[in-house]
Amino acid sequence: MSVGRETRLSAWIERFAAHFAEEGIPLIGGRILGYLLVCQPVERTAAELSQELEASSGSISTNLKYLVNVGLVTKRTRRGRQAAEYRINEKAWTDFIQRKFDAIASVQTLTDDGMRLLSGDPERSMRLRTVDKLYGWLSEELPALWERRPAAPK
Amino acid sequence: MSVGRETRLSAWIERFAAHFAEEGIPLIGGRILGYLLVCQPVERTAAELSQELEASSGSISTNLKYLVNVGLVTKRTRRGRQAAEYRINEKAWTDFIQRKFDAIASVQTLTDDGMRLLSGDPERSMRLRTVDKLYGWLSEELPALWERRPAAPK
DNA sequence: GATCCCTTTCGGTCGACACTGAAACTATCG
DNA sequence: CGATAGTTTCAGTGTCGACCGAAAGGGATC
Repeated sequence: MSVGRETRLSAWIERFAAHFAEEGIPLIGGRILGYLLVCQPVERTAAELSQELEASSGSISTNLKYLVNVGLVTKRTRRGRQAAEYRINEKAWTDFIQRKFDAIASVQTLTDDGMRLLSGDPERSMRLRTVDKLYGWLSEELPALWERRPAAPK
Repeated sequence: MSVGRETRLSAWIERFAAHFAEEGIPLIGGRILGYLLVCQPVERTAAELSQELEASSGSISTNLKYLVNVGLVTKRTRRGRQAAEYRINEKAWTDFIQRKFDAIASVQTLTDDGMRLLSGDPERSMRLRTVDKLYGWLSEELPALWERRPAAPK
């Protein structure tokens, strides 16, 4: 007997969360992301997420705040509804990746400063130069690559 | 009265270590990296690093092991010398970055699996599709970009 | 204004991990 | 085969952060 689609989806959500946990996103935050990517209907309240993901209301609140803050999740309040509704903001995923690229490219300022401190000592700055060159190249190419990214569909 | 070059270099090392601490590398590991990038002479023993960075021998040992393991530092032993000498392996920095790229591209397999689970339900898979497309593009472009990376000198 | 429902805040617990320093281990030299 | 110099292992400590659940906070309806 085969397992149902929903069961497999929740296993998928767990894998999804595990991946982002390695990148420093709290497990529950990752679960929220994965869940909001595939749930039907697309909008959920904090209470529903708490029940569905078996996490405390506090954890859900903290993580939603974080996710809304970085833009990956959107909060919507409606008149006549006490509960706010949350949904994935899949278009913000590009910003999420861009921040990663920026983090990589930002090392270049660091290596650059180091090179300045060692100026006039070519012998000693050889090692740093190799690293600086690499990051210099990256901080040229990554933004250029990013320009060519495909437009998100409406 | 201006501060000496060595003083400014140790401040730089601290900034360097702080950056990589945000990426999950232990502070002492980052200090070792920064220090080995600019020290003169280029090779140091564990004992010297311990003294210079004011870290316990245990921490130095653990972190050197880790850094040697990921290839960023090279260990050299010599006959007639009881102390091993460590030096930066600046050429391995490319692998270090490539691992980051691989981590990003690997999400594509995840989103892909998710898409398969939702196959036959285009309505529901819309959100995931947007993310999947983005990672699909990245896992095409990042390796291609990497091919064009400048060769390390010597 | 009172009640209800949902969300956020907050104190507390738990586990993970960086770090330390001493003890065990290894290799070199006399 | 000591003696010595250096490195690694390991148990213990402290810190940090994720998570929980209860209490406080804030709207909405009556």
